[in-house]
This record gives sequence, structure tokens and C-alpha cells, in this order.
Amino acid sequence: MGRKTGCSKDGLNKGAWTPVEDKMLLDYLKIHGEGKWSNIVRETGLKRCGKSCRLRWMNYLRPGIRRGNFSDDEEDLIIRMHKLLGNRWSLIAGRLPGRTDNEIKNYWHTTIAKKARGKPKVDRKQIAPGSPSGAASSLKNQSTVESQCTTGVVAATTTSQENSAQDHQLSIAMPQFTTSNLQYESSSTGPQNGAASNFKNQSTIESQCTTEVAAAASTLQSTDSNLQYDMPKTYEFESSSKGLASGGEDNSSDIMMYNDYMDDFSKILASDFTEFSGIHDIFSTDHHSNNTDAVNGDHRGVSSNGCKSRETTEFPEKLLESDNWSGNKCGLADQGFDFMSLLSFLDSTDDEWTSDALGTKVL
DNA sequence: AAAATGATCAACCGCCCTTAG
DNA sequence: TCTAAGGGCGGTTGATCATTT
Repeated sequence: MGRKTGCSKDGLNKGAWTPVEDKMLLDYLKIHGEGKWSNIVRETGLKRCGKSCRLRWMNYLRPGIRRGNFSDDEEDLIIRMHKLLGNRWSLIAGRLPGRTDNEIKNYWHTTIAKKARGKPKVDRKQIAPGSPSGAASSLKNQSTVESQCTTGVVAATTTSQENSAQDHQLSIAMPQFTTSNLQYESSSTGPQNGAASNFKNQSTIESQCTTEVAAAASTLQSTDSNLQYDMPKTYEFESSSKGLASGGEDNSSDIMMYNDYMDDFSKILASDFTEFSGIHDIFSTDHHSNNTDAVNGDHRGVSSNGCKSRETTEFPEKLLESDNWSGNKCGLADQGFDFMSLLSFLDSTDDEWTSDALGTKVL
């Protein structure tokens, strides 16, 4: 326990990454791909520890990273996910294509939590659009930050959800995601002045559902590399023991009531439940016809709200084993598993979480 | 104009889990 | 079975910039 991080060695650089360092890292990854982060240091001479390299890649250089303001839908989703999962930022990030756990975490602490305290975010970049903060700032869609709709929700949730998630292990089937056509300008300056990938055509990214966001992002093309990044088809998440019932003083009773379902809920939330955007449509009979492929990860369904399904879900084993599935693995709503309970739960404490919002926004 | 204060976010830290040898 | 390395995660820090005084 308490192992060395590997970043404490003398001679390694710390702090903001330089363009040269970014290029060294990208060049290495272009050839060798992800993993074996410590090898990067040995093989490239990059004076960064492996963890630092991984962090830089995951949070900044990786193709598909979205930067810029969070949309109302994204904010709502973050709030709901946090309500259910607590500070499980990586899980929450998994529901927001292109967003990193770090970014969401920062956003939560700087913006959402602030709203809960009654202080709306001051968007400095709106005030000073010419700020040298650089590329990232140019992407900001300022209009999205001013959402007033969730303030009350945050106030109700931030006080009670710390460590509220339950242990769980989950598996998501992901489609092959190749970003050879991803367009971004490689970071050319430090993190404070534009190291962010400067996405072009950012306006195309802002869309009303996260699946479309992902699709838009994936069409961007790289101007300086053809970096191939193949996401694994299956991501495995295993959380540590910060249990729902682990004795947090403020574990909400409403959460406890759903304890039996929480494991499944967590899995579903960790899966691509953009599949369920427009949830009422998802449970329509039309959707059932796609059930097998959907479960196997091949489905590209389009719900009636126009949000195309980017990728699909490997449903929780418990659900798949249920008799209620009986060969039709998409009959959730009108069979045994009560998704509406989840929605009701999400709705349970806050009037702002209207059924309309649930039905029309990304869940 | 300068100093103080506040806000933001990239990066670091430390812990934990998994896996390979 | 044990140990160490690799990797992942959440919490925290600190540099930088904007705003206020």
C-alpha cells in the first residue's frame, strides 16, 4: 500500500506540459498506442513519469476530448448522475462523450456547487473573449452556462450525495471507435494559453443530445497527425468500496429504498444510456425489433426524438438472466425491470426534474 | 494603476486494485 | 503466495487570469 507513484523521481519535469513534450508523447502514442506508460519515459527520453503521460493523454491530448462550456443537458445529466452515484466522476464522465472525469469534477466544484451556494458562475471568457487563455476559451458556448433550471436541484443534492454510490462492477460494450479523421490542432502552448485541442467547427458539436455530440466530434479531422486511437470494445469498470450503505451520515433514505436496484441502476448508468434518451420511445414496440443487436452492441437505433444511438449497452447480467427477458432483451419497461422507478427516483426530491425534462432531454 | 481577491482548470498526490513474474 | 509495477480514481494544489477595490 501507498506505493510510490513513480513521479517522485528526480529529474522529471512537473507542471504544465510544453508543446515539445506533447509532441513527443503524441509521436510515441501514434506508433505504440496506449498503455505501457512508463515505457514512454524510457524510450522517448520524455522527462515525465508514466502517470503524468497518461493523465496528459487522457485529459487533454486524446482525440475526441470536448472542451468548452457544458450544455444544459450535460449539466442536468451531471447533476442527476451525481445524485445517484456521488463523486464517481469517471462513471459520470462515461455518460458524457468527450468529457473527462477531471473536467466534470472541476465543473462540479467550480460551477454547479457554486450554484448551489447561490452564486452563479461568472464566465470570465464571456467578459473577455480575447483572453489569451487560448484555444479552449474560444470554444466556449457561453449561452449554455447560464442555465437557471437546475439551481434548486443542486441545492438539494449536493448536501446528501457524497459517497452515495454502491459497489458495482460493470461492463459496457463499445463499438470500435477510430478517430483517424479527428480534426484538432495539437496543443501548441501551455495549458493556460491554449494547449487545449482547438476543435474546429465547434458549433457543430453543440447539439441537443450527447450522442450527436459524439458523432459530431468524431468527424473532426486532425491537422497534424493521423493518430489512430482505437477504443477497446469493452470497458470494465470496477469501483472501490465506497458503499451506499457504508455509513455515510447522510445517505438518503430514498437511495436506500432503491438499494435492491442500485446495482443494476449503476450498471445502466455506466452503460450508454443515451440509448434511453427519449425513454418513452425507447420502450416502444419498434425498439423491440432491434433487441438482439442492441444487446450485442451493433444496434444503431434512432429514437423518435432524433437522437441516434451512438453505441449500445451490454445490459446487466442480472437483467439478462431474468425470466422477464425471455428471449426479448429489450422489453424492460413493460416487463420486469422498472425503469420508471429509476426515473421516479431521479425525480423524487426535486420538482425541477420534470417528466418533461426526462422525456425530452438526454437522460 | 496597482494590489487584493476570486475563479478556473491542468496537473499532481496518494491510495487502491489488478496483474505479471 | 508474495511482491512490485502498472494503471485508475478521487481529492487537492497551485499557476494564471479576471474582477474588484
